[in-house]
Amino acid sequence: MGEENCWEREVVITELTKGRELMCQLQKQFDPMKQEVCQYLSVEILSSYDKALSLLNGTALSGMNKGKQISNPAPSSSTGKLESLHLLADASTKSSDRPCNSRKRKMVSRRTEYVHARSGEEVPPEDGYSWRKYGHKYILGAKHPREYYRCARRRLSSCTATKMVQRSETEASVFEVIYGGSHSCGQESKLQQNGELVAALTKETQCDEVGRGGEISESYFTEMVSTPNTSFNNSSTGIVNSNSILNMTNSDIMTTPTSAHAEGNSSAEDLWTTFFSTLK
DNA sequence: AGAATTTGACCGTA
DNA sequence: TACGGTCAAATTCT
Repeated sequence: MGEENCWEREVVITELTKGRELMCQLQKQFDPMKQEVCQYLSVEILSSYDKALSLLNGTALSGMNKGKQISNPAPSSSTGKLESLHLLADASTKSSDRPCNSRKRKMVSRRTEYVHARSGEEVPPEDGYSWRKYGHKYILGAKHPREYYRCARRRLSSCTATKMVQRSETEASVFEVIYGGSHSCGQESKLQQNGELVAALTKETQCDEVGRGGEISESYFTEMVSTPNTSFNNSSTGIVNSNSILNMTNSDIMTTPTSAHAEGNSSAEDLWTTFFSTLK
């Protein structure tokens, strides 16, 4: 457990560091002519924050509320993506003697995310993994059907990751995505991969530095942002993601005032410094 | 033809 | 016994 906390802490610090670097890049890129770059950076920043927050939530949960489901944060239109951790009852003690491929309802730890659909679209934003739909059901009392997905690499590597997607009752543009199991297939979220690319690039160009060295090629970002769905065709498995990655709108992701780039730079930096000093 | 999706049935849990 | 998660055959897509 302690080891796991240590690992989670490292991931949190990594994600927050990445978010900070990306925010610095965003400040530099903020220019009406560079909207796509800003959009891409915003998605990455939010992704980092979400991961960090979910880990923090999970840590808090394991410390004080283990075995109980914490209440979901209400879907908010002011956030592109809200996330909470659910640790449903650990049923390993109840049913460990059953065959793993039975139809028995699996009681694995679950994580719920609330995601905003791109305006006008009927699907939640891509999470970067390859999923295969295996079921679709109308749930009692729900207006919208629930869709069941499992990892597209399940056959190849016995990956147990699943997810259920259901449109929010209250906000049509919000989807509740419940993740179950974990990716044992080695598949890495494409969003995460993109983030790592950016992290690698930004490593060379520390955000405090000024000048050409601190800029990431705009054409590179444009390509990343505008890459069509098929670019995620997995050559080894032949799997093609059906949804678009990075398909959030500016209104979805630019949820915090961008005035920070104009007037709040120093206070934002101070905030980060304070935050990191508390973590380390 | 093979992959992906749909959909009705099955079955475990509450 | 109803509900909901999963299976698998049928259908559609590429």
